[in-house]
Parts: sequence; structure tokens; C-alpha cells
Amino acid sequence: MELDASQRKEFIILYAIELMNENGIHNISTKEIAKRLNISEGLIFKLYPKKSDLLLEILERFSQYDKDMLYTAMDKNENAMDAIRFYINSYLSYYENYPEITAVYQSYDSFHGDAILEQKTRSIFFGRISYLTIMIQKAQESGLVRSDLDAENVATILSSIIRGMCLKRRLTEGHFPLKEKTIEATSLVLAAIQI
Amino acid sequence: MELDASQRKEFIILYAIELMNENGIHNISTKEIAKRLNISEGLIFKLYPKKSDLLLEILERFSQYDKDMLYTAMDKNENAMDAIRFYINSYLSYYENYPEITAVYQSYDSFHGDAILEQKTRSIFFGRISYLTIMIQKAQESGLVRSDLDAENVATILSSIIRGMCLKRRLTEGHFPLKEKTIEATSLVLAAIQI
Amino acid sequence: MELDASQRKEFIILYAIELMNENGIHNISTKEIAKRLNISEGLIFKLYPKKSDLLLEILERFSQYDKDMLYTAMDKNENAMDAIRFYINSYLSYYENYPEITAVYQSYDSFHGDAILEQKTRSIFFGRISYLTIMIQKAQESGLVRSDLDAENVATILSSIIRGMCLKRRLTEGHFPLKEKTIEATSLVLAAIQI
Amino acid sequence: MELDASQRKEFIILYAIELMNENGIHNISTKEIAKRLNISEGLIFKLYPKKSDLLLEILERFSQYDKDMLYTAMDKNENAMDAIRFYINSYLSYYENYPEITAVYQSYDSFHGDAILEQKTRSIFFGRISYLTIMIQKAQESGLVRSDLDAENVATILSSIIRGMCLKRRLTEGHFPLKEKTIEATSLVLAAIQI
DNA sequence: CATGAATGAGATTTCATTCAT
DNA sequence: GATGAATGAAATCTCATTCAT
Repeated sequence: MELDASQRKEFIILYAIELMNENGIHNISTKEIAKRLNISEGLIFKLYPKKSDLLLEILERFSQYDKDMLYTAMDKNENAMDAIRFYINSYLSYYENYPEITAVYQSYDSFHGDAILEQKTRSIFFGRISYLTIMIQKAQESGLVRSDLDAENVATILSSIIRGMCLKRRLTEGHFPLKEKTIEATSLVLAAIQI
Repeated sequence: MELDASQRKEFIILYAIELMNENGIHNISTKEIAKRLNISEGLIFKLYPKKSDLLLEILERFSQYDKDMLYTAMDKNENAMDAIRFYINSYLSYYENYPEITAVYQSYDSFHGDAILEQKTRSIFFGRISYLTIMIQKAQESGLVRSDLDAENVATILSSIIRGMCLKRRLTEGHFPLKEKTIEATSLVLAAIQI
Repeated sequence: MELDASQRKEFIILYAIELMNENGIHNISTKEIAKRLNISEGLIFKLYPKKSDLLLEILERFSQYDKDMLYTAMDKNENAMDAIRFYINSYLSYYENYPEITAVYQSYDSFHGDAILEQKTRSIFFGRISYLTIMIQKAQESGLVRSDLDAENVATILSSIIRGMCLKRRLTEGHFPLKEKTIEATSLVLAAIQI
Repeated sequence: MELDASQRKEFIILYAIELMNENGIHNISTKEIAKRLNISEGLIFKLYPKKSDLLLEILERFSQYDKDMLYTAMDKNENAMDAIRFYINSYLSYYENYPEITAVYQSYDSFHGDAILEQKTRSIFFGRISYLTIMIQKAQESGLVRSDLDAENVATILSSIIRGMCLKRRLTEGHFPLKEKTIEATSLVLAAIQI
């Protein structure tokens, strides 16, 4: 491997996600990753002493924009509805450019059984929902959105739509205009909640 | 096990789903199932020669209402919107009474890699969407729903919401009023598409 | 393998002890045992799910006479000194006929680290000492042995001599008259404690 | 590590013994030693090209007093019995102050398999016995000890008692007055052999 | 001198699967 | 129909060791 040190761990994760995307999550064997990267299995375990450490980093990478997104949108003092649209748009662009990562999105349940991974999974899931919830509440306070609605439930709707559309894309093996259709769908919902 | 032969296969599936629910899909090992049912691994392989046969039957069971639902609703010549509500309601009752089955719902991606299982997964996913699509189209034809909307996309929205809410229930370990919140969510969408 | 069921586990233990004797305790690999018995590693793990289960059974086998000995000698209402001589004699005959087993005797420290094995080790060690202690106390009560001596310490002396002689035999690779020399040694001590 | 070069090898041995004491001999992995000393594994292999070189030095350290002891006692032209008592006393003081070292004493058998280590083990074991043997023979010649006794066997008794008591101390996790009880035990034997 | 990257061999363990009885 | 014996392949992980820098 002719990579510099800082890139090795990164590459392992990248290829692990690639494998996860191609063959399903239970097929990310260390042997396969090693073969693909043309390194030894030993090296993988040097860098990630437990396989679950590697899986954790996959989750980390899957959620790497989550915090940034939060701060970015919180800083801008823009219209809350626009912030929501920006958020949705932003993730969809990411997923369209890096569709493999959506494999992680569909595998939440597979991390079941390992306490740490499960916790991480939960924190990603609820983190995203709570971010959206806050935005929607802001919009409600600004009088842009109906105040009779349960903000968290609306957030869950939006989040579910994105995840569902990603699954559809996966099951059509890419023959699905993810961003277009998801924006269409979320726009419908956003229109419905506006006053 | 003091069961008659015809019930055994059934029970195997039931316990397999139970395990899948408890420990994640990658933990339904034949050994574990056998231990839980107090039968030999050999017997499992008598009844399901390949493990994928067993997984296929799990998928079968997960989708057992799908066809019935289709015929039921097609027979009744009722209002298309009511049919959709009936459909959603019906699944939610099922999932509330048998939450373990929703583990399957979250594991679509895990069947990736095996051609037959993958195909079954797809047919369930798209079968459900296409049923809903048809209902929505009917509603459009009846003038109940806005005809400018892409019926399939609306169907995907509804389907995604149900799946997303099921995931939320799972991640909250049951502390989530699945049916109530999902009806609330889908009602919002249904209201939005009505004329 | 053409053994009947009840013998298989037995044989695994036998060969494991053989290997332990030949190559040291850290060389009892499941692979080696399997090779020697001409069975698959899988089968070993069917019978002993954890390697430590196998090691535990080795310890069990090492101490299999301990309880019998206790009951045997307690039943006979003979002279306590004779009981002690019988005990020592008995073990030495066993070790002379099955010298491989003494490998276990020298490996107490190697079971350090695994809580269960460590506990078993302790219970064997102290069990033997406490049996001897009781005999010596009896002898003291009968006026056969000096009552100013710490019975447990005398027991430890006897036990240590046996273990030490077994080590000597091992290090001379068998060129050492174990029984003869040990009886000589313990007799010296027994003579010294008698009134 | 802020040590000068000449101390490094020393420290590696010290920590290796510490590990051996804590986790059993099979747990002195180079990785563990490196971690504990906060140095790289590479450095360990610079100083000890083979792991067995390191183990050999552990044995060396374990027996570092052996030769000194021999010369010291040979020089003094004192009473042979006193020399023996001095010898025993001296080792016990050492072991009481550095109980970790006794881990080595219990691991003789673990060096089995490697020719060089095995040889070293033997030479320590028999070296100690032969030193004691010589002392006892001297005592016999001086008419202090019964001449009908096999001097080497008496030496083996004394040696075994020391080793056995050290084991007892280890298995009681230190709650055992090693020196006191061992002196008590060896005194009994020494009294028994005296005329 | 010292590190950290890298490895290959081997250990333990899991798993789906076969087969004789 | 049911079991339990048995397996071989693969997965995770450990370990001593080498080597370029």
C-alpha cells in the first residue's frame, strides 16, 4: 500500500463501506477488506483492534456532517423553513454523490447486539430528528408552520422519507432520481405544514 | 418439543423472527434457533435445506398480509381514500400486536448478496408501493386527490413513514405509540394530497 | 474416529494432557489435539465450547482421585499415620503409572488469568492440603504426632515434597525413581513429627 | 521513556516479570511489555532479537543470586548447617521483598519446548539442589548430619519446600507469612537430619 | 537509538451443512 | 421424522518478528 499514514484508516473505512454497499453489512469481513486494499489482515487489527471499532468509525463517517450541519444552520439566522430545506438538500446531494454510504442508513438494525454500536446508532437517529424538530419549532414560533402539529412527529416524517427514498434507490440499483423525488416528497410535506 | 409436524416449520420461523428481533439479523444462527426450540440443528436442515430457505420463509411471513390486503380492498368497492386508510391502519395494528416482525422490515439490506432473497425483498417493497400507488391513482381518478401529484411518489412517502416509525419504535425499545403517531403522520400527508 | 460417544471427550482430554506433557501447557492448541486424534477442530468445540472448558476438565481429571481418597480414608477407621502413608503412596503409584499427568501439577501458575480455572486450581491445591491437615490433626489427637506443630504447615511440607519430586522427575526426563525417593523423603518428615 | 540505554534492558525484564506475575506466563506478549513500558515493540526486538532471549534473561535474573550464594558460603568456613540456614534465609528474604519473581519459580514447565530455555531451567533447578547437596554432605562429613541419609534427596526436600511455600503464597494472594512458615518447615527437616 | 508500518502464521471460535443411524 | 456426530470453511483476533526511516 503506497498510502501515507493519515490516509490508511480512512481508506479502510472507505473500502469497508464499499463492501457493505456491495454485499450487505454481514459481508464486511476483515479478510475481504484486506484483500481489496492489498494489505494484511494484521494491519487492520493494528488500526482497529476490534472489528466493532471499525464499524463504529463507519457510523462516525456516516454521520460526519450531522454536527457541522447543525452549527452551520444555527449560525445563519435565516428563515427556519429555508434552513430545513437547506438541510434536506444538503444530505441529498451528499447521498447522490456517495450512494454507497446509504448502505449504512439501512443497516441500523444490524448494529443491534453491540451496546456501543447500538448507542451510536440511536444517537445518530435521534440527533437528526432532534435537529429537525428544533427547526420546525422555530418555524412554528415564527408563525410559519401550524402550531397544532407535533414538531417531533413532523421531523420523523421528513427523516423517514429521506431514509425510505434512499432504500428505494438502493433497491432499484440506482435507477431512481433520488434527489428529485425526495425533494418532491418533502416539499409536499413542508407545504402541508405551512400556514 | 411436543408439536405436530405441521407446526414445526411454523415455530421455527416464529423463533427465528424472535431471535432476529432480539439480537439482530446476523445472529439468527441455526445453532441458536435449535437451542431456543430445543430441537436439533439437523431437524432444521431437514425442514429448510438451506438457511436461505428459512430466511425466505421469514420474508414470506413478513409479507403474508400483502396479498390478502390487496384482494380485500380491491373487492370492497369503497372510497379509495378509505381503502388507503384501512390499509395503513391494518398494518399498524399488526405491527403493534407483533412488534418483533418489524425487525424484518429494517433488514432489507441484509438480504443483499443472495439473489433470491434480494428478489423477494424487492417484490415485497415494490408490491406494497404499487398497491398504494394503485389506490392513489384510483383516488385521483375519482377526483379525490390532486392529479398533479406523482402517485408512486406519494405511495413511497406513505410507505417510508410507516417503516420509519417502526424503526423509531425499535430504537426507543417500545416506548413509542407507534399506531397513534403513524396515523397522525400519514393523515397529514393524506390531507395534503386531497382536493 | 472409531470411538463410542462416551469415550470421545475422554480421549480429547487424554491427548490434551499428552500434548501438555510433551510441549508445555501453552502448546495445547485445539488444532494440535485435533490432528493427533484425527478429528476436526470443529468437533472439539462442539464438545468443549470454550477452550477453558477443556482446560477445566484437565484439572478435573488431574484431581479425580482427590474426593475418592478423602472418603476412602475417612471410612477406614485406621491409624491416622497409616492413612497419611496410604494417601501418599496412592498418589505416587498413580503418578508413576501416568507420569504425563504431572505436567498439570507444574502448571498451576499457567491457569492464572482465567477466574474459573484459577479457582479450580486453588480448590485442588488447598483441598489436598486440608485433607492432609485433617489427618495430621487426627494423629495429633491420637497422641501419635507432636501437638506443638502447625498441622497445616506439616501438610504443606508433604504436599510440596510430592510436587517437587514430580518436577524433578520431569526435569530428569524420567530417570528418577519417583516413588522410592518421595517415600524416603516423606518418611523422614513423618518420622520427625512422630512422638 | 527517559532512561539511559543501559537501563532499558533491565527495565524490560522487570516489567516482563511483573506481567508474568500478574497475568501468567503466557501473557507476557511483546505487545503488552511494550505498552507497559511505553516503548515500541520494535525496540524490544532490537534489544532481544528473539522473545526467547528475553525469557532467558528472566531466568538469568531469577537465578542471579545462585552463584553469588555459592561463592559466599564456600568462602566462609563456617558450620555447614549454618550455611544451609543462611542460604534458605537469604532466598526467603529475597522472595518476600520481591514476590513477583516467584512467578518464574512456578513456571519451569512452561519453558518446556524450547531447548535452550529448558536447559537453563534444568541448570537452575539442579544447580540449587547440588549446592544444597554439597552443604549437606559437608555437614555429614563434619558429623553434624546423619550419614545414612541421601544428601541429594534431603536437598530436594528443602528445595521443594521453598518452592511449595512460594506457590502457597501466590495462591493465597500474599496472605501467607512466607518466610516464617518456610523457616518453620525447613527447621523441622533440618532438626530431623541432625544427629 | 527508536519508531511505527507491516506482515504471515496461527489460535480460538462460529457457522452452515452433511450424513449415518 | 429426528438426532447427534462430524466437518470444512471462514471470521475474528493475537503474536512474534522484520524493516525502512
